[in-house]
Amino acid sequence: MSNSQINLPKTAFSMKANLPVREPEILEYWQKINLYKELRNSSKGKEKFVLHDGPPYANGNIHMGTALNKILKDIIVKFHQMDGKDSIYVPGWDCHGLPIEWKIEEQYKRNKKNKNDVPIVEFRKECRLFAEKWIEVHKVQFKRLGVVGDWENYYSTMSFDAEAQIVRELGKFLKEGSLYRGFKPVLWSTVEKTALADAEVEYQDHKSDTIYTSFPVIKSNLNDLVGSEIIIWTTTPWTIPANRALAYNEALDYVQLELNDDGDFKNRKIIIAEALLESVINDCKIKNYKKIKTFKGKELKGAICNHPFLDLGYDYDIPMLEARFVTTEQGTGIVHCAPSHGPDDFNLCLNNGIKAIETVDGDGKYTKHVSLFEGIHIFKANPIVIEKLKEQKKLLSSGELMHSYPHSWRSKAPLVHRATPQWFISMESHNLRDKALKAINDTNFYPSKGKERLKSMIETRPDWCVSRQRVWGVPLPIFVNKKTKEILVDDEVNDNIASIYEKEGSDCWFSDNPQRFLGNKYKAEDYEKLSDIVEVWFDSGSTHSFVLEKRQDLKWPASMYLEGSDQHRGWFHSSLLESCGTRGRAPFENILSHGFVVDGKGLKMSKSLGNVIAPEDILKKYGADILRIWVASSNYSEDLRIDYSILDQHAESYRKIRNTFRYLLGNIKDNFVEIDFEKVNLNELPELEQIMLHKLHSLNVNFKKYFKNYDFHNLYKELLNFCTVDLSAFYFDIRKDTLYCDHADSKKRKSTILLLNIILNSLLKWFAPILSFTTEEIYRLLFKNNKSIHLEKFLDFPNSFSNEELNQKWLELIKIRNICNISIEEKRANKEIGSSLEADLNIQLDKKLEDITKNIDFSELCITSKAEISFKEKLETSAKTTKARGTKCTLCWKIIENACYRTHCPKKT
RNA sequence: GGGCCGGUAGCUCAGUUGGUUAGAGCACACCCUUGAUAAGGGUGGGGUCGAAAGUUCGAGUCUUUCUCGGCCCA
Repeated sequence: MSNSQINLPKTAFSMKANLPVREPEILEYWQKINLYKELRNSSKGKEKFVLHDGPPYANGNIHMGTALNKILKDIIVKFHQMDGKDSIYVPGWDCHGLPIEWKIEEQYKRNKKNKNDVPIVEFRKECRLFAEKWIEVHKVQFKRLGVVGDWENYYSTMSFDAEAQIVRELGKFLKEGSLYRGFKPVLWSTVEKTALADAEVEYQDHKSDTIYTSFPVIKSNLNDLVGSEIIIWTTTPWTIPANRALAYNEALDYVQLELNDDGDFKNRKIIIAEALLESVINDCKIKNYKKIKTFKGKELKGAICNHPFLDLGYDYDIPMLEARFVTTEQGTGIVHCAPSHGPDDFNLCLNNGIKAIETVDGDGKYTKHVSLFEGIHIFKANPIVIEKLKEQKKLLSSGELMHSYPHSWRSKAPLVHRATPQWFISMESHNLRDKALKAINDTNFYPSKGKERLKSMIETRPDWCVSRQRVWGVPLPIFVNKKTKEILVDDEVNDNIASIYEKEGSDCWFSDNPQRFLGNKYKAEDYEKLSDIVEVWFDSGSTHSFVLEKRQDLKWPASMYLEGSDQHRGWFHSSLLESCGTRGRAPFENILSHGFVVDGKGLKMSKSLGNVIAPEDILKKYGADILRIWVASSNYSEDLRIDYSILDQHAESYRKIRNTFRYLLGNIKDNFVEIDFEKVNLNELPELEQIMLHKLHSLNVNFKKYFKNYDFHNLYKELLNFCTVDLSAFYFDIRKDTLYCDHADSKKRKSTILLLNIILNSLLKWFAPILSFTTEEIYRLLFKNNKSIHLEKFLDFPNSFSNEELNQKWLELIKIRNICNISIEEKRANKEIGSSLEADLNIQLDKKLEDITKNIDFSELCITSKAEISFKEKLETSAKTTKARGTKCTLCWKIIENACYRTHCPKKT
């Protein structure tokens, strides 16, 4: 019997996907038709959905995290587009900053070139070229993922208009008065007279002077402590004159001792951590002492001490502050804090209202703020400090220590933490903190836990330091009056600087005569021009102003910001502060944050573990659609696991989906007919088709619900289950008989074809945002005149498709079907039958089920040759299978005793 | 070290305000099919819900401690 008499599926849609080859062809096609432009034209005037791109740093190849981020953005943008919006995505890049500067310096190092011999402007040009190069690389890599956006008109933080706008934004803070000059310790080389970044620091052994010195307690909740002395240990005696506080840890136990050795400390009481008692005793060579009492660290709360140099004029209070960074590794368990000379000290003091001041100048000499020591170089000060402490009878012990200490990689000189002039945006002066907290409340967070995370950071963060002592960035547009030390605040000057940058970029700040920026109103010789640059978080925090606000095609605020959860402290944070400071509200309506990509075991990817997977490897082996499935199917609110076995499984699912499409296409012979849902006459359809319409309708309800919550992993799972459970193993399997064997004119077959068209259309659209390439491949096969699946909208299913009563009935029928399958399987295991078509079913049902099974052919439902039902009262459903009697119809393969019912069946003739 | 978040079958995920024997798909095993064929169908096995203790008539779900992992901070 030839197959010519039956209708077998036929399609040009191949089973093998070959995505690594096919996808680049589709990319070329999108390029050719200019898909982005087509999208914009097709949705002109529609409500806008603007997903504002958090700019990746233009440096190095993309990794899994970046790929995840971009694909997730693309999926969301495509969903909104197909949902009927004008959904716009403009990619951008973050370009300024130390990592690029450092890369260029590395090149210099390799070529034995000295950075200091190169003019700043020249150096900055190299940084710019470097960033430009990586933007181009990223562009290709992002496009390959299937991400659709305005790649031709991307934004960057180093474009001239961006640099100009950043100046204008700073001008707003300057004018308002919330931008102020303060001091903050940075790693400083007194030889090069410059700040150093962490990356420029080399750790080498260094011999330091060490001292144990004492701070008399003058106030304490524990009365017994007053009159005792807090002992601290330090390797930088020269910072003692800058001491403003002492730090303790409330979790530690402390001990009060009375010393009885002869000498300065005879009969004096000291306080140290109990855990360090032995080490202090040894170090200070204490022989006779008495333990008076021990107490908890929290008892030190609120205590006040005197400075050891009290009698030399250091007559301010030294508060004791609680700090977690205090440990029992070394020292005494109480740490001396000089806010001008250590980051921990600085932060702790800042949080307690003690600001850093300029205690040491750029050359390393004490300033006038340090009485007794003004003009002395800090590296020569240790012996003097030790001498004075001894003189004041505050020196318990002194010595030397070899330890690892930071040095400049260039000059090899030892470094110090030195409070330098910095520019801050106040969190309080103009209620920035309150504004930001309110803005957080007005924002939706996906997942919701992001809200608390951002909120708690804003609640506790100190003022925002926006200055950096580097060269690759937007120069801080500030002039300070040489005589009055007042900051020049004048819109005209600020506008002038901005418009100059707009035309030629900000390099000129470093090369041109300052008079050019000041205009005619002020004299350059009266002002000091700052040489700091703006910290890069201010750059990226301002993107909303030069992208969303400036571009006609976008809108402000953005509909959504979407980044990794680390950006709660990064871009979400800086954008929020910048925008609240300048515009009083957040630049976003929604925030979506995703977790980090980890390996199959949940460990972070690292070279040393050898568990790194690059997007490039996945694209080569599987293709972008598989990677997109991985994104869609993973729960982004937690960390996302990936390894090759996980990808293999998604590739399997992809095959299932692809074959579902292939079955649909094959049976309609690649001839798609658009069905007008309103005109479908439900009553004329068999119940099986009606129930499938109901399933489509209810799936669409869930689809919309999931999409609304950006709950893609459940959405994808539901789509996949529909393909496997409802289509492949149910509808398709049952309807094979009709599709292959019924006459083309038969009503039943036509109904099936109608359904296949509807299902195909539905699946294409549901899957399009995720399987961007595969759905396009199918779309182009079906439509010669339409341009792209991505220009389509989601379908609307009429409520008439929904039929809950029928659904309930069919849930029962499927239960019966499952019982039949078990019965068939028993006979199959016995080798009595093979194919289900060899089975004859005898189904016994409770009488209550008579109604719902009245018009049901169980031989069709269970794909057997015969099925009979009998009813009894109070009966549990059961089925008995026997081997069907008769001969196999050569056409429909059913085993039938008399003749096949099909009119064209050869047995009939 | 601190703050926050998380740990349910081999994998990706469900699991409502505490309430029957913890579910789905995939993977796996076995069988069938050879008219979706490097496809398709059926059946089945598989879980101390990270660990322990507690609250409760009852805990995957609430509390505490521990452990492992991630992010941020130090």
